[in-house]
Amino acid sequence: MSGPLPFDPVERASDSWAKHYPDAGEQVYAAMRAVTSIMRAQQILIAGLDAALRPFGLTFARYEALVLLTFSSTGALPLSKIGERLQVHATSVTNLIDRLEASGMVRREPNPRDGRGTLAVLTDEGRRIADAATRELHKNRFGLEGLSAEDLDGLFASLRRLRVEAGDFEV
Amino acid sequence: MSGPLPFDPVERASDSWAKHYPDAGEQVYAAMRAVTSIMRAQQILIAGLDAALRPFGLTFARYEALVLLTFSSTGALPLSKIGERLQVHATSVTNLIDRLEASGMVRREPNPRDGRGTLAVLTDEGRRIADAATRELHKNRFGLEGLSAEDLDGLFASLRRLRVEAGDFEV
DNA sequence: CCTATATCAGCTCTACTGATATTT
DNA sequence: CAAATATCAGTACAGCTGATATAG
Repeated sequence: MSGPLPFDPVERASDSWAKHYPDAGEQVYAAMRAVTSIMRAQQILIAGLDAALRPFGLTFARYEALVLLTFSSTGALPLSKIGERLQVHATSVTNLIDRLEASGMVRREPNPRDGRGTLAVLTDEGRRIADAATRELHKNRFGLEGLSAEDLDGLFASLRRLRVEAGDFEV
Repeated sequence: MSGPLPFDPVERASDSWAKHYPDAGEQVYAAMRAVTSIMRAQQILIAGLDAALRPFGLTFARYEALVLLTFSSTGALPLSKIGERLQVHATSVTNLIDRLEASGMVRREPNPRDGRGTLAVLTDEGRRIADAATRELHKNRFGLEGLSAEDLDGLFASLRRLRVEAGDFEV
């Protein structure tokens, strides 16, 4: 593919924005830089994470669900709880658990406390793979090894405000 | 769907991480918080942007390509240049331009300077829609109206380092 | 001859809508 | 009965691989 550009494409776009929309204001240009940076960062990170997880038969989305199960005391969670914690739709949870079940990392069981519900239950194989995958992702800090502690904490703090405003959780 | 959680799911996950991987180190937990925050932020933002752009017959990806065209002096760019600037694969550019062409916002022309190449040429309708869509997105600063100037600049600066490390461009 | 441009077929994955059976 | 849980069918989209035709 083509090599690195000799300039920052986000900065270049910001300059064009200021030229074509001179009345928008600096806050709008700053927001444009931030939103395009977040989009590109997500793309870079997901590509790296999915590549690292492929040998384990996982994607990052499946890995997140699997790890959530390893963190529960019984290794089992209702599908509804998984969707709530990972902030994904019920249909997406069904899809994620379908795939984890197909690869033998999870099995479904009826929820004994709620006849409507289903539990995703971690298998021994699932726990083994989750641990191995986690050790692998720790090696380069999920793809963020190049960032300082200040960068990481700043990202978390700023994006936390965004998540609060979006209604993910209450302060 | 279900309402807001009474706690921050990212913070909760970070606590679980520290408990189950006590030897990983604070930098790893900070990276985990940052990476999951970026993933969730991207999901929140893209949902808001796509919803705002739907009335214009655009997705954010198509909008980015369209705006890039409005910023070029002639309203036309080789497809290769579009892919380079937006950091997307050649096949994705073909797909984006296919859709913009189908909705009459862009037309294809052979590149007079390179017989191998194709130009995406902005139509009058495309320029009109791009401007209207931009005015709409400016209203809430692309979904980031809740963040301060410091938040926005910090996000850009930190994620810029990530993009440099990924080889997007050279410093 | 090798490289670059663009397209095409085909695949994976996530996200979403709308409908449905079951249970609380 | 109304609400919650989970599933299913179907759609849209982005991202990628591998192959191909054309031209520099």
